[in-house]
Amino acid sequence: MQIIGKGTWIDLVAYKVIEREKSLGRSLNLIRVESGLGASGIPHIGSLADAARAAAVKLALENLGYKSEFIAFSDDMDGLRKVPQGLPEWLSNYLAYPVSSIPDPFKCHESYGSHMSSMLIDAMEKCGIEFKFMSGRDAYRGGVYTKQAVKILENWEKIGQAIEEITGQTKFRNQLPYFPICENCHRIYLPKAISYDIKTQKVAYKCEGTEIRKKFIKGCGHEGETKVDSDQGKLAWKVEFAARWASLDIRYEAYGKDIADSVKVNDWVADNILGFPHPYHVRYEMFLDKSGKKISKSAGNVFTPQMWLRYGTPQSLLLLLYKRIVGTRTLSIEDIPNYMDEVDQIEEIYFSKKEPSSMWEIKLRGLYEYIHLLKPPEKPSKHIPYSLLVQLCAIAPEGKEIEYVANKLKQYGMIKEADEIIVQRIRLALNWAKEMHEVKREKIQLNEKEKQMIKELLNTLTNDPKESQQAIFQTAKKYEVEPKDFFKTLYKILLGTESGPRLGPYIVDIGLEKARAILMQAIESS
RNA sequence: GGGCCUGUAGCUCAGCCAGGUAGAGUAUCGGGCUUUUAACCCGAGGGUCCCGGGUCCGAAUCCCGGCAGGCCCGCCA
Repeated sequence: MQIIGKGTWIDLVAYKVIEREKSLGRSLNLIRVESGLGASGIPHIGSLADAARAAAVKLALENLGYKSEFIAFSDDMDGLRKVPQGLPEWLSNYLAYPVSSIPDPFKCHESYGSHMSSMLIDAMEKCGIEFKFMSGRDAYRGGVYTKQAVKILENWEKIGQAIEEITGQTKFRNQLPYFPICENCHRIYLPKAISYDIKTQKVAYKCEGTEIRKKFIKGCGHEGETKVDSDQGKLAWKVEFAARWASLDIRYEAYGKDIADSVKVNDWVADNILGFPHPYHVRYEMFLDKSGKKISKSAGNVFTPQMWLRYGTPQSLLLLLYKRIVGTRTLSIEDIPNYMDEVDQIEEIYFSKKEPSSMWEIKLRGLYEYIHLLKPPEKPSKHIPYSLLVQLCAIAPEGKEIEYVANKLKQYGMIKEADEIIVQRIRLALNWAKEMHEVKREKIQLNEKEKQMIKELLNTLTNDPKESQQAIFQTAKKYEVEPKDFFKTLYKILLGTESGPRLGPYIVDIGLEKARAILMQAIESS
């Protein structure tokens, strides 16, 4: 069998793009791919998926021998339609304002939209994804779309009819597919675009108001005109992609099923009005939140790339996004440890000397290269199960967690020295242990005998790990209690678990005084 | 009304998009290591791959028809 590129779905998509371009007879000198960056809310994993996958297709195209470019396009002309959960209430005063003209609630960027795009860009950069950034506002201001916008507005009646045929939406039968920004109240969507003057290239509008998310927002009543080559208005989504594709010569763009209808219309417009064969598409399913447990607290149910990167490596995140594109992905923060371990598994396969024996192995090796953006490391790293790291971090004495865990790993013979990669892994696991690994520390009821035993133990514990371990055994024997049970009691007090590390060394690790204090308190409070 | 996804071990799921011996984690049971554990290592049991048809030398995988659950769109963008 002929294997395409690295054998993954990404390569298959790239191959299909190329084949399609060949059959269209278009130039293959530069194959441009695009992804939109939402700028109206906090970017979630799905937003990153769109961008990261487009970036991967670009790499696949290059790998197959073609020049390619990936454009990350910020939709910052969109109006704010809803104040996202967790953001300040005053933003509701800016409903229907273009996100690029709303102040940044976090006060670190020039606008709300720019802040949101930056969060996604930050995630992309952390993953090592390269891209060329473009802003919608800049594109309109610079007249990038003018030629296409003019064609669209000249044909608005034909397009309105097509929109009705394709989607059933009749709105654009009596309204231009263009949203001016009201020069009086500075809001978008509210002004209704009434007519287009071919000679002056101006759109006449009246700020009537519109329904956004089931609520009618009243316009200011202003009547005015907007020039299409300005940034004082934008094309409606139903036609804007088409203008963008034709203007920027985009050959591939994926889309989520939520905007499937818009894409259908845009394809029609590109093909039939603009004379630009629409880009090749892949439709993907949404990412669904599974639990939202911890997530909801901080940022209102949004699962952001930044959250993932708090506990997992960029490679684990890219693995999630690149593993497959078909099917709904339900995802939960709880999946991170699995993906961390899976990266190690495929790394092993990648570095295995054996010839790959199946398509399956070829795919996994390819996948490994993609999660490193086709620049895989030269040597494998040490593989330590994430759960082990978490376990160790959970019991590590506060303040010296990293040394403690690194030392344990050395004792276990898993590493010789803790290098940068190991330390970084420990940091991630430590975040997990502290924030996700909930330890239910029940209040412990100690009986008189147990109290007596612990009191006695307090006097025999020393700074020597072996002696302390011995002391626990001797105390148990003296009181004719199974050592196992006594250990259990001590674990509950010290760690909130029924089991844990060898106690003698652990007591020395956390400090004899501190251990004594915790045990004392347990006696007193029960 | 239109479109899409999912259904695989007790549980959570991978494998399906490029057909080639049914997989992992977890739970259960047994063994090893550890001066109690945990962790780790070895092993075992556990399957109508939702149902029915079709294509094929060969189907969990591709096609058609059901059943069940879920998601998206329906005059916002």
